[in-house]
Amino acid sequence: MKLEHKVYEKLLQVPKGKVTTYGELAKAVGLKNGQRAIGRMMNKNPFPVIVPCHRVIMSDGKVGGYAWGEKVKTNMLSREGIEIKKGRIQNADVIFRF
DNA sequence: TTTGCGGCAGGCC
DNA sequence: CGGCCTGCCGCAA
Repeated sequence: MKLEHKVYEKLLQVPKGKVTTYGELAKAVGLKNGQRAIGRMMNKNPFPVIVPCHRVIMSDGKVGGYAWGEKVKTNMLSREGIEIKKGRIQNADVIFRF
């Protein structure tokens, strides 16, 4: 099982309306400081529609980047009921922890 | 608040 | 086969 696949599975555990962070995801698969690696995996995500890579944000609450554009990412999150202001998550209680 | 450097899997050379 | 480069971050200064 490749690491990236483990990451995708973890990501699938995140329920609609919730999000997680690159750091949490990294630890969840056994990496301590692999946040950037996680981001790269998401960017090269072979299943962009199956894997909700838009539900992953930065630890400081900012939405972060997105292969299809941050605007798209922000819209999708809004559609799921997540409040975003200036690319920043408003209520931290929507953050899902493993 | 902004800037810079660290750490990591994958893919390319 | 080994090493270099990239990329949706994180955190300390």
